[in-house]
Amino acid sequence: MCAVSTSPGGRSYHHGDLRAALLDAGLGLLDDGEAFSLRAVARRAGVSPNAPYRHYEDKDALLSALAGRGFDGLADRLEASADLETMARVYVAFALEHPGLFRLMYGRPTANAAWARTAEILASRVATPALRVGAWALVHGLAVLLLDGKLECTDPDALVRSTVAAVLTPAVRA
Amino acid sequence: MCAVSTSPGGRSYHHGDLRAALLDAGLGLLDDGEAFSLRAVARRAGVSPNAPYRHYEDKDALLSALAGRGFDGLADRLEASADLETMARVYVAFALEHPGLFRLMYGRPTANAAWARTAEILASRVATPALRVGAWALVHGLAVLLLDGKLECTDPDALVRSTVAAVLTPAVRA
DNA sequence: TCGCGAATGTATACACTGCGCACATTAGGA
DNA sequence: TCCTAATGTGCGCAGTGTATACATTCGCGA
Repeated sequence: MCAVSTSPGGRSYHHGDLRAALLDAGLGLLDDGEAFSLRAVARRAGVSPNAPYRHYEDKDALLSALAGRGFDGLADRLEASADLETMARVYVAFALEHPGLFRLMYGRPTANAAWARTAEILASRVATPALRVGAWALVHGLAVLLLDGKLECTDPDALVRSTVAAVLTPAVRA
Repeated sequence: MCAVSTSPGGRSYHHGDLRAALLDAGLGLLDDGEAFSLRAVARRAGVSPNAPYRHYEDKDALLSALAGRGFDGLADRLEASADLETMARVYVAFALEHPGLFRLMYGRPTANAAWARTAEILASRVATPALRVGAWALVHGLAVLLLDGKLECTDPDALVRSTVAAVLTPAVRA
């Protein structure tokens, strides 16, 4: 009782911007490799287990929002890349920096705007359709295999460079 | 009471070969796209929720066994493939036929024998290390992107062929 | 044939999850 | 100032993984 409503320091009944806080908390869980549960997200945000439902229909909706945010971040980085090799390195680096998020992004049937933007950027840098698919598959495959620990590798960045040089560059030139 | 123990028709207290039945049930769940839970596996095998623990340490152990079986099947098919293009098509076809199993196989930190065999077969068909990684990443990327619905595609097999032709063939020749 | 120990399944129980429903608290406009 | 909608909380249910105690049955030696 007597919780000060307008005070900035003390926790008041209403959070203020729980929607954003939930996204941050969710991202935190993913990046820390902890088990992702709605309750854990709520705990991180310092709120009751059911509070998230005021902002997201269900767990899946929160996950989709997180995936969207992830694609946005990835698209930003890709857009700032000068050439194909840089894009490849940035793509893989993103995956390795945010394994949980990256897996989430691709592990669900999403058709949101951020995803479309990412695909568009990827497509805009390669001429022919077959090469488009090939370049993307190559880089995505590298990222996924590295994430899953299927490639013994001490220097992922170097691996990306050499693979791109061995496979992608000759193909583009052909 | 009075359950006939040796009768083949009537269910007896002991299952007979629950270990194998659990694998089959698990594979069935994965292939049918149903939610995978130990209890669901037990239900499919017509056995109590905790019976599986007599044969597998925990859920993870069952999943690992299933993944191992999956890699065995994949390795068999790859081994029977004559050339690189065929291997690529077989790899992707396997993934599309058994989405749940394929995701399981790669979605866990496994180091079992079946996996090693698969990797060896993959490696044995390509000369240089960079090409090895590249070929595998390309094909794996195709499989994963197709599974995740990130490639609009009516004929996956044709997509694999054209991508291999556009990317892999020039690289091998170079 | 008997009987006993080991193997195998079952029953019960607990903590945790996603989520539906009723309720409490609060903010902001009339 | 009061009323209403927005936002959080509490409680409850079904389903999950798993530990523990118990029941049933098989196989083997006497």
